[in-house]
Amino acid sequence: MKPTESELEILQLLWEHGPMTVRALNDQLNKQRRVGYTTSLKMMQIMTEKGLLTRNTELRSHVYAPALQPDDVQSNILDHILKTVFMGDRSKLVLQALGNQNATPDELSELKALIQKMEEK
Amino acid sequence: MKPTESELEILQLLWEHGPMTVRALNDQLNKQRRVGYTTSLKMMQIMTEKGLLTRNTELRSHVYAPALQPDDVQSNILDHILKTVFMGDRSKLVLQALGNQNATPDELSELKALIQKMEEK
DNA sequence: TTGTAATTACGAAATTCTTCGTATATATTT
DNA sequence: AAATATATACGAAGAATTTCGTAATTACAA
Repeated sequence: MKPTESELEILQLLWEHGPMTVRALNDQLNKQRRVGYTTSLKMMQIMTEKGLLTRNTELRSHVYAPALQPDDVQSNILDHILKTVFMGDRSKLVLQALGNQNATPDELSELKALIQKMEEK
Repeated sequence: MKPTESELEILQLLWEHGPMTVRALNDQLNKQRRVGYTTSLKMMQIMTEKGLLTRNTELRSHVYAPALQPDDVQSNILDHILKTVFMGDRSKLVLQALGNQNATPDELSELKALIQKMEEK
């Protein structure tokens, strides 16, 4: 599933701070930009319908949690970007992501190790 | 500049095949999905207004070219993803990009070569 | 108990993005 | 020259996303 821009904003806050009520999330969101309470509410209701969030309705103030792990969403989005922005050129993507320079020796050896592992499969 | 999904489709074709008329681009686009001619025309006009494309109007059939290099757009989009999807964790992004199991052996050796080069600096 | 505050539900306005129809102009063909 | 084909311009419909107002409900406080 492909979350929209606003949906990502909400997912990110939930990933970072854990499950929250609409009130709490709206407060967080308003640290970044001005958003009405019912806007956040509606978004989270829609996201729940879409299966992006789950909610606990035992208490009067429902508590929402992400239905997906960051890894899954990240992976999907990267795959999409790879196709639509990098024409499938993964090395290009990685190179761009590394910023062409500021990778530490540690990061580099970590990457080498990872590639080693992948080659073994 | 944040190109939309459709705008990226067009940019990608122009990057790949070089400057084109609306007709030519629309033909290319229709290899991927069904799109009306005036739809492509309108998109390209809008993109020109936005500064995403330039066009040469000397001939009756205007010739459109990307106003931005792939690198610039790719870099912007990755930065955006980095913030909104990876919470600023660049190594996470790189690892995910590599960890998406569908990396081919060719890609892997290319990356190894890449890392080699970076280590030499 | 009565009024105030907080919450959910829901419809719909507002905005942005995508698609296309129609009008007009310019070239090409017969 | 007239008919046909191809181009741009432009408005606006259609679709997806985002925003919010209002009503109904439930808790809380005076």
